[in-house]
Amino acid sequence: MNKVRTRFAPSPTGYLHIGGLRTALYGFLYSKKNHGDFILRIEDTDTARYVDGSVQIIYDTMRDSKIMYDEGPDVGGDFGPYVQSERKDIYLKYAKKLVELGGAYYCFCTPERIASLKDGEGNVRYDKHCLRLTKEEIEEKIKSGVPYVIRQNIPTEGAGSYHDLVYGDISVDYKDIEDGILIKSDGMPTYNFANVIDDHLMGITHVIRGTEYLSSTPKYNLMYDAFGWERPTYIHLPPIMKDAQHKLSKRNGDASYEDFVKKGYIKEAIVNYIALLGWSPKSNVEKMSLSELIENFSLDGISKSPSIFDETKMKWLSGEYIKEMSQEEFNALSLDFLKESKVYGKFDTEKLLTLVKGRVQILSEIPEKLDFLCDFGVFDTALFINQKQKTDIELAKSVLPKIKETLSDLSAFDNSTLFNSLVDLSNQLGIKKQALLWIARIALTGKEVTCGGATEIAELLGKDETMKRIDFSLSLL
RNA sequence: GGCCCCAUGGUCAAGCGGUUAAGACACCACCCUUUCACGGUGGUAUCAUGGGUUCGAAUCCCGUUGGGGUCACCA
Repeated sequence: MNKVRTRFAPSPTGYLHIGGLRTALYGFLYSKKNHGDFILRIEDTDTARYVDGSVQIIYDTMRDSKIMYDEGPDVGGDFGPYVQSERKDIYLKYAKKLVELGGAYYCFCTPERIASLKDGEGNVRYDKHCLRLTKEEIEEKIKSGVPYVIRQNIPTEGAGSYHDLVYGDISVDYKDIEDGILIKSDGMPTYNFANVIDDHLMGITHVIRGTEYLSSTPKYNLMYDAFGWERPTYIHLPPIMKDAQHKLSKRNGDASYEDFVKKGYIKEAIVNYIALLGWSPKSNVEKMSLSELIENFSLDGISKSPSIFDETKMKWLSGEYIKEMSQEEFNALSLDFLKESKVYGKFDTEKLLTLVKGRVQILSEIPEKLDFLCDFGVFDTALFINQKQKTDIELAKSVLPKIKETLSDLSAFDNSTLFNSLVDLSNQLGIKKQALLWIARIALTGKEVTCGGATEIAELLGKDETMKRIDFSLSLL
C-alpha cells in the first residue's frame, strides 16, 4: 500500500475562506490519520484573478490554524515546484503527449466562431471542428503564428464512472461533457489539466475537494487512463452554506478564518467547529483538539448534504475553550481586547480578566461585559427592590450605612475578606446574605445585571472608590 | 433547461429493514448560586411528499417537490 498523500490546492484569489479551510483540514486530517503526507500546492494559473498577497495569507492562515503541510512552496519537498505558474513547461510537454495519444487536439477556432456556436439557452458547445485538421494543417498554422488552445478529446459515446468515497458510484455520459480547454492560448494550463498532471506527478493518492468537481471528474479520469496512470481515490466534500440556498463565500463577504480570529474566537474552536461541519465523530464528544480530531477522523462520518454554518454553535465551542484554558493563557489572549474597553487602565488588569473569564464566549465580548464599571452615575433606586431577596428601598437605606461602616474598618480589601465580613454583618443584622449582597451590589454599580458579585466588584473598585459609591448611592435614597 | 448530487427538529447531526428516532447548539422551565455567568435536572421540536417492495420502512426502489453543483481560454 502506497503512503497516503493528500493535497490542498487553493488559488491565490483573496482570503482563504472557511470552506477552503475545511477542505484543507480534512485533507490534513486524513493524511495524518493514515501517517501520510499533506501537501500544499498553489494553483495560480489564472493570472487575471491573482490577488497580490494572497499566497502569504494562505501560508499564514494554515500555520496559524495549525493545519500544517509537509510539502509546499515555502517549505520545499521532493515534488516541487509547488506553484503551478512555475510548472508551465511541464504542462505543455504533457499536453503535447496527450495530443499524440489522441486524448487532446489543437484548436485554432476564433472566439467569434465559438460564440456562434451558442444554443438557444446561450450555452456554447464546441463542435470538435478542429479535430478534423490534418497534421500538416496544424503545423502550418502553428508555424504562421495562429493562436491556439489545446482541447481535450472527449469520446462521443459511452460514460465515465468512478467510485467516490463519500458519494459512492458516479457516472456521467460523455455526450454531456464538452471538449474543454486544457492549455490556454497564453500557454498556461487550465485547472482541468493542471490538477491531473500535478496530482499524478506529486504522487497524490487521495484527491479531497469540493463537490463542484463531482461531475467533471470523469474527464480527469479519461486523462489518467490515456496516460496510463493510476487514478487517485476521490473524496468529494459537501459545501458549507450560509443559509439554505447560499454557499458561504468570500465573494459575499462572509467571514473568513481571520475575521473570526479578529472577533475573538479561540482558534482551536474555529478549527474544531469547521471539522464538525459535514463530518460527525463516532462518539458524542464534540470538543476535540487537533490531535483528537486526527485520531477520530474517518471518511464514513462525512455527510453528503450541505451544512449551514452556525456561528452560535461555534461561539459556544469557543466559550468551552475559554473555560478550559488557564487564567494566564486567557490573559495573554485577552489583553488586546481589554484595551478596547473604557475600563482599561482604570482598574487592575488581572482582576478584570479574572472576573470576565468564564463569562465570555469570544474575546470581543470583553469590553461590553466590563464597561459597566465605568458607567456609574445616577440610577433608578427602584433597583434596590428585589422581590425574591425581599429587599426594598427602606432596607437599603438602613443597611447601606452599616455596610459602609463594616467595609471602612477593613484593612484588607480582597474578595474573601469582603465576602466574609459582609456575611458576618448580615448575620448580625438578621437578614439573608443574599439580600445584603444585592443591596451592596446595586449601590456599587447601579446596574441590575453585572458581571461579578458585590464583593468581587468592591475589590476591583478598591476601598476609596467603594466608599465613594456607597455615599453617592446613599444620597440618592 | 440538460447532466450530476442531496433531502431526519430552528441549526449541526446519529441512524444502514424491527429503536420509546441518539447526542450537541439554540430555546423554555426548574434547581444551585452573591445579581449575571457557570453548573445540574427536565422539557418543546425532526424522518419533504406520493406510490411501491416487505410480515415490518427514516432506512430499499420509482415518481413528485424542494435544494445544491455543473454546463468559462475560473478554479
